[in-house]
Amino acid sequence: MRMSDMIEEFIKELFNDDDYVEIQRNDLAEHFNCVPSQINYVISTRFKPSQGYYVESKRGGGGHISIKKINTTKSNYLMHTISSVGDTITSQEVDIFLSNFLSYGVVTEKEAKLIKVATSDNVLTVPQDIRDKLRAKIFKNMLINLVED
Amino acid sequence: MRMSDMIEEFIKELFNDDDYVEIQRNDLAEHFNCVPSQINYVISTRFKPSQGYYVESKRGGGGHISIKKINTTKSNYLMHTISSVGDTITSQEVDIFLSNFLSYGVVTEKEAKLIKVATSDNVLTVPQDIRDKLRAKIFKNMLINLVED
DNA sequence: TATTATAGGTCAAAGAAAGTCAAAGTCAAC
DNA sequence: GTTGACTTTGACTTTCTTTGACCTATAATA
Repeated sequence: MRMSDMIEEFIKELFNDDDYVEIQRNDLAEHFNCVPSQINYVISTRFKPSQGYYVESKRGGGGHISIKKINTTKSNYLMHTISSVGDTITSQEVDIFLSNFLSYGVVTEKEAKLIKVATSDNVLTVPQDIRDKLRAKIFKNMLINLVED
Repeated sequence: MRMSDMIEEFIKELFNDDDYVEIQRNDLAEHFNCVPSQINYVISTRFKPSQGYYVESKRGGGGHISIKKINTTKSNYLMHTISSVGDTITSQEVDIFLSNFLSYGVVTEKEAKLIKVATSDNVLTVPQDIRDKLRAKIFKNMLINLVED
């Protein structure tokens, strides 16, 4: 078995019901008798956002690498919404989406407000015929931004 | 846990409902068994204005360091920006604002991203002559939304 | 007023992690 | 056997923290 696979497995076991782990790069490298950068390799190939993980780190004394499992159902939900929205959308439809998002906890209230504002009729002062198109664009792009995080 | 983190935590506990504390640098250093300048390090990295603190000190006999929580100038800062933005704004100008907001900690990275997306040229596919106007509207309205909180 | 003791301030060096990148190695598929 | 994708390794870089020598300001006191 490849060393990378063992390290990957080891880290995944660390999660152990939790959705968050913190590791020390050098310690882990020592544990596996490999160079520290091997840990970076494992993380960058096995713990990518596209694989459902969010990674942060801090250097210097007491530094560490933290890995968080991201809520994939949330991302899926948003992705699903994005692909279900067509070329146009009304303000009322946006409202319905947002209230669903809120009740499913996939966006925060602040985020919902920001989206509502950026897509409201008051703000989108352009001719009717392009307004709903523009709104759909803004809406979908903002949602894409909330995915994976 | 890093010594700096412990000192930071200790100081934050000192606040205890209040918005003002006074510490003795040498005493605190002795308490944590570290060099006095360590205290300066903690203060300069963890109690910056951008993190909502205002620090003053006095040397000599009876000297001290006082730290005050400043009631986030965040809203003021945003309000000021809103009123300084005219009827139009370019995407580059928005970027500059956002990077300032981030460095002053008045918006989170997520919020900044949402604003950036909603005001980007890619998304605002309307004729040039109204684009910058629309962008200004969206930008200012989103900021208004971040005020008060 | 001049001196001394008592604070706190500054800055750079040393230390402690983690990050990057490219060269070298492995191995399966063709 | 060559190719190409994936892995391993290590030299070098960047970031954050700790430490200590030296500096400055204020108060107390002679």
